[in-house]
Amino acid sequence: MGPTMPPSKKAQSPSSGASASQGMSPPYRQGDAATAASEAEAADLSLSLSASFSKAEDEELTSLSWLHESTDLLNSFSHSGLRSVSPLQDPDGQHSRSPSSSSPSLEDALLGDAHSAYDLAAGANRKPPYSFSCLIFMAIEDAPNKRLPVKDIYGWILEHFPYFASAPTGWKNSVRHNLSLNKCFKKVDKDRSQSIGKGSLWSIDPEYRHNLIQALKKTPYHPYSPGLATPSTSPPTLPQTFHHSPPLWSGSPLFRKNGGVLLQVPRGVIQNGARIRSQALFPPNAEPRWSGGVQRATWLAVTLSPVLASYRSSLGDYLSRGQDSPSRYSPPLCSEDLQDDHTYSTAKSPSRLCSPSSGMDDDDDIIAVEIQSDVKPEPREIPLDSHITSAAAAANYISQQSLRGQRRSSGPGAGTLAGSSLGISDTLPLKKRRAAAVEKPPESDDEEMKEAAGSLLHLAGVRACLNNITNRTAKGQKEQKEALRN
DNA sequence: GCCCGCATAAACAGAT
DNA sequence: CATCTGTTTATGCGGG
Repeated sequence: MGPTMPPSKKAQSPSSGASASQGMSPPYRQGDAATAASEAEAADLSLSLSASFSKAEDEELTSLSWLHESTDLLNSFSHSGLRSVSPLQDPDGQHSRSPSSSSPSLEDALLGDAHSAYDLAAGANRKPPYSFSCLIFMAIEDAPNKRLPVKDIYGWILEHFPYFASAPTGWKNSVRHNLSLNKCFKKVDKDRSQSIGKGSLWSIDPEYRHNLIQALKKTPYHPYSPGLATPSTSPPTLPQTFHHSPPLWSGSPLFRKNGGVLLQVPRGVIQNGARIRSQALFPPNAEPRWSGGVQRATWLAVTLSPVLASYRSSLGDYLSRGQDSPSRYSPPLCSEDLQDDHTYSTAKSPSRLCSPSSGMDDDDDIIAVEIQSDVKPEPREIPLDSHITSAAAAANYISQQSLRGQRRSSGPGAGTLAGSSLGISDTLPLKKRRAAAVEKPPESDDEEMKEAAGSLLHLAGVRACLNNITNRTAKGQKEQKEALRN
């Protein structure tokens, strides 16, 4: 870590422009020559994914294998001709660029910009959006034996979040505090043949692993959120302090080394992706209001792959349940409030970021967030083609099916790591809480369904966005011609 | 205003 | 003895 880190993947990409490093929000358009091709390929994306899902299921591929599958798909998708344009405008609508300037490909955007996006988030002097619980969880999950001494947990955090290198040392206290207080973590008897010095090894309590995953799911991955992005007063330089992949990004070493463990719960990552500032969902009109600049491609990179995973299951459910066909889908609202940079708890509630859909509980809200596709303060309708319609219909159907059976307890829910989420009072002494800890209620099928639905809606949003890219491109070209005429 | 989740600080004890 | 580790308590903040 530190300034001697190798350049990010993006920097190695020849065609990746300065978009990511500038923290801007480049609208994406299709290359002139590739417009038709990209449109066609985009239209086939969901079908390809479906085939991949079927294959994955047929062959009982591991989640890691499926990650490779989806990665290939993404690569193909990124070659479909969709190209990201350089930012036409900065968040203030100034510094217009010529559309004919060198445009980084979507692939670059997907792979490189996402990388750099995370560089911005984690490499800069910004607190990571993850809670300590999540950080510890990721650290332990990243360990070969799924257990780490506290010292190595420190090391992992430092390695992946250089912010802490310069942060006050209190964070280590917080780590220890979390390890002790959070029953999701438990000490493991040291292997006598292993001398690790002081202390014990820490591992994830399988009983509560789900809780941690839920917590991760509720953590927004929004590297370009205004709260995380480089302050506007800072020069738009690419931070060089971080070269690792985001832990929740599908290309992360965490995933690779971990055998795709976290991908076994891909919907969580989906929600993370969705909780990139919702503007990340290809704002159709891309009003330059996102001061931090949310890279659409970043959203894709961190979202689309896991979306595929969940889409796989969603599709099966959908196909087995039939469909109805709403012709339009109105994305929910989203507020513009910035992420508070003060704490790690940036994702306490999705409703803080986006207007909740009426009558929806927390999990429903997640779905609502996932289908964010616009930053406009007013609802807008996005025309959907048949693909999107089907996907959205499926998702809506699944979601409604879930809602019928899930009108029970709301509240903090699964993301809560403290004992209260399990009905164990936090006010009890730790030991008592641990003693009183009861088995975690199994995850309901309804929740699975709802989250799958959310993923499907998300995918529908992708398609919608792709369509809007097309529209936007056409519009931009038209405007460009007019400008030339004048 | 209360509760919850989280971060942070601090005190303290035990282990190395 | 110093440092590290682990536990516990207290406090503050933001949000529901």
